[in-house]
Amino acid sequence: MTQDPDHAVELLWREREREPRQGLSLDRIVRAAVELADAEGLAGLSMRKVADRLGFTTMSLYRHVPGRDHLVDLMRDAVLAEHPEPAAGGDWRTRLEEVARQAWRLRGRHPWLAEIRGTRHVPGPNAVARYDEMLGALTGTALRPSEVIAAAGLVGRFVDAEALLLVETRREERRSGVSEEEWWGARDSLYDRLDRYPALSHLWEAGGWDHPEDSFEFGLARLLDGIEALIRRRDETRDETCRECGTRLEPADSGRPRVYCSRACRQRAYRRRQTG
Amino acid sequence: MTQDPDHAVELLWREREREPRQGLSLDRIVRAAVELADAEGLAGLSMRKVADRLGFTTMSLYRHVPGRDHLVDLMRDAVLAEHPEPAAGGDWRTRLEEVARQAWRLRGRHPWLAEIRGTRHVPGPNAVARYDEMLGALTGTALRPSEVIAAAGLVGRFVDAEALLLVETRREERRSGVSEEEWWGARDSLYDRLDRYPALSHLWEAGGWDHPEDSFEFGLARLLDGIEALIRRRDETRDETCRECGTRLEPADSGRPRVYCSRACRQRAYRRRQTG
DNA sequence: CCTTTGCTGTTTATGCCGTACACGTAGTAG
DNA sequence: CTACTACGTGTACGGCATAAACAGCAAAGG
Repeated sequence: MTQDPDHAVELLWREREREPRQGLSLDRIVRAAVELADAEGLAGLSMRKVADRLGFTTMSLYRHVPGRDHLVDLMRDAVLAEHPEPAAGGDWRTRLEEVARQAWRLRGRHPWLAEIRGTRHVPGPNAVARYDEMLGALTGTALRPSEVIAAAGLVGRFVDAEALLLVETRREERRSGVSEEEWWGARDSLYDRLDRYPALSHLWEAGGWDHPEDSFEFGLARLLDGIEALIRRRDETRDETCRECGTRLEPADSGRPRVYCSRACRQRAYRRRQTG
Repeated sequence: MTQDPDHAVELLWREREREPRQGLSLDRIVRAAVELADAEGLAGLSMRKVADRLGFTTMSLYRHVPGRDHLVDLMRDAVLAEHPEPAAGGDWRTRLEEVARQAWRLRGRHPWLAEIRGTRHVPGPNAVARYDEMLGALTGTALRPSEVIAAAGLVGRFVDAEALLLVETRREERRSGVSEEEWWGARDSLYDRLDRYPALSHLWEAGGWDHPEDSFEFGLARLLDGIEALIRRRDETRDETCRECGTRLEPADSGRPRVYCSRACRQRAYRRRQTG
């Protein structure tokens, strides 16, 4: 019974019901779970602890939530509702950067977001909204549709990976009372053996580890640069690809340059202009 | 007792001893654990199962290995010994790309590598060798030392993130017998609600999901492009930064252009030329 | 009115997990 | 021979998710 994605869809997209005066409810469970995960991370989130926090037995939760996995899905969509600032206008780069930074900040507040694993999480309305914002930042560009999607996924995964790194170090630091720097500084028995690695030694002597780059800032800048390079390349050949689906255009028979690859694409574009 | 990093260093960097004719040994345990993790993933790796596979009791393992975490460290360094092809010559980009692809292929053979979490894993000799290769690909460039390190980390984390994605989908597909495509294709109850997300709908109608990009290839290309852009920028200002530590140079008093920012840096460079 | 039905929370139990601890046993150095 | 060490074992504890049967209660139907 742990596997009913359609049930998950219903829970995620359900209308918010009013809370009962007493007793459990889905929203109360989700809120308690979010608090717990904020404090102890996703690994520290257990059905027992959530139930304890609410003053009920463990199994009582299962009357409202199909299981732990679904609970995490619900938690995700709950916190993804925060900060609904509408995306500002501007060129694609500033917009995409802003969306990435918002995702980053959100993971600062709820680090467990980056710890969620698995590829079959049904998105709720807020997850889709965030995704749409990211896609929206890139849709105006010369990128092909599949490239827009790939780029959004790339940036999203980057943010998660960096956030994961950060939360892991932070939690370990809090747990052990030893900072990352102190811990690695005490690994003399390791450093004694690193002489015969040339690049490592060179960088060490050059002070490469003295003032490390901010890995989120550095990575984000490289990523945006990389996407920009592709967009520039696509811009150069923009007139040779279908404006709707991005496939390469056959050379036009007549003198007039073609814009769409097929009647279907032209009509799709036209219809959208009417409705949107 | 589970926390003794120096003990981990000793185990990882120990000389390989000859195997006993019978009974357990560290290497036998590590090999069995690798086989198990290859088949069932890191989550499916348990001390019980490793012991069963070897025909011993669970607790016998603890005579040779401090605990599960250390075992994983040992497994990592064991498989990182595979493929010791020396890095080929060439420009930085082809070298870095090749290192990334080797890491990618290795994670194809041992998907659990990407599942390892935590930031305080002591590297063994092979882990350091792989890291040194990646750093080495970038040391010839105009990047500053800290940027070389950041770029290597970025590429490394990218490979891990993509590998993690892949292994998660694959495992889920095998476990459930339903392919990712089929599973998402069956989520009609979800798609019914996605009309009011403009970018998403647009891309959907434009066929963006029909022929998706290969996310590893796409991401790697963008990343390399992004790093290339930075290198080009640094190349332009190469003569204005210290050749040793990369900080900006004060304008020279005399007419002759400066090369190093300080006597210390000049001496470091000189000494390295003598020894290396 | 009483009874039936369904919702909610509880109790108990199963099968995983890592590993602490006390115990045997066999080989070896003194 | 003895004491010591290395190695393997058995038992036990506390943690986890969750299946299954059960109890109370409120609304619905007769």
